[in-house]
This record gives sequence, C-alpha cells and structure tokens, in this order.
Amino acid sequence: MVLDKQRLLEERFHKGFYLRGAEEVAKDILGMKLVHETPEGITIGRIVETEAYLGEEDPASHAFEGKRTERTDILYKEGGKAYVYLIYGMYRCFNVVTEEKGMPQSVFIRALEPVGGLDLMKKRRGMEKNELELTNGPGKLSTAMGISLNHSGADLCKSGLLLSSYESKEDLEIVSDERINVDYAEEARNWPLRFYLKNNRYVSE
DNA sequence: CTCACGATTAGA
DNA sequence: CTAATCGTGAGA
Repeated sequence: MVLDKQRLLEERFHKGFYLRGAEEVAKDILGMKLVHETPEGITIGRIVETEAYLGEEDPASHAFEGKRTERTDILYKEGGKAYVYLIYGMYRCFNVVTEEKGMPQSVFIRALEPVGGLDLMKKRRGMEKNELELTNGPGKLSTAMGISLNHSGADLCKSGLLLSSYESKEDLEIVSDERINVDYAEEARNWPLRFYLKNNRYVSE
C-alpha cells in the first residue's frame, strides 16, 4: 500500500472536530480520507463530495422540526458518530453526525475517490467495475467501503471506521451547489449545501 | 399488524 | 426512462 496505515489511523479526527456546524464540517472534510478497517482488509477513499443537513430547521433533514425516531435518534447525540440508513430497500447512505448533543446536524458523504484497498472495493461492488464507478455515489461508496446498517452509531473517534487528515491537502477548490434529490424539501431544495471538489472525476452524476 | 415510501442505482 | 427491494414509521 502506498499510504502508511499507522499514520492514517493516528491522524484521525477527534471529537472536537465534529462538534461544529454541518456546513463547516462538510467543507472541511473534502479532500480528507474515509477509512474502514475490517477483518477483510482496509479500504480508503478521499472525500470529494458532501452535503450538509442542518437538522430541525432544515426541511430536507430527517430531523426536521425535531422529528425523532429510533432510526434518527443517533442524530441527536454528540457529533463524531456515523448515521447510516437504508434507502430504496437496497442501498445504504453514510452520514457523519456533527454538532453538540441535542443538535441533529449531519454531513452526507456523496462520493469518494478510491485511494486504498481497491481490490476489496471491487470484490464488494462486483468485479469488472470501472475504478471511476467504484465510489462515485452514496450507495456505491457504502458498498465499496463495507458500511452496513450496523455501523449506524459507530464512533468515528474510536472504531475502525474513521476520517483522517493524513496526506490530505487543505487548500482545495470547492464548488457549492444545491443538494441532490431533495425536491420534497420545499424552500430548502435550493439551499447551496452540496459541496464538491472542482473538476474531480469521482463526483457523482 | 399493515403498507407506502425513499438523501439510489443499474440497466433497458 | 423505470424497476428493484426492504427497513422504517405512521396509522389502524
């Protein structure tokens, strides 16, 4: 592997990083690494596309108006945890919970650039997959990274699932735009809460 | 208990 | 363009 695994794990983000607004975190994690270490092996992706969900005041959020269910309970906990849910009966969406306890904000990870463990990603996604299509969408990256519903609630500061700043550039060109597939969100459908790296080939769509 | 639905994807 | 597929949550 090209990357130094120990440093990747050592340079993970700690609690404080996540205890901020989702919009800030969504921009700050662009270019950073998402890492998942499992018995099967380790997979690493560079985060290239995110969306911020602002919680109670955001009609697109699962926590809009303080809505709270068993599934979304995790959003109300202290930031730094994973929020994973099933979509369309077959794909999983991976989110990072942010903000202090009681503020249900989160960052939805929409696309990664595969960096490590490509063989394992291909194995999980079905062989003969083009490298460009391995992680260029929320459902695709969850499958490639081995993220399941059981990971909802996982502590990104302690478990094998984490975000790391190792070998990540800080000064990147970020584009902001409207979020994808939130037509149900009334006025919030146009809020510019989607962020991605300019000209990156792994951004979804 | 029933049942409609979704922060998507692959394939026609 | 549409079908696939099932955990979730609102309502009976």
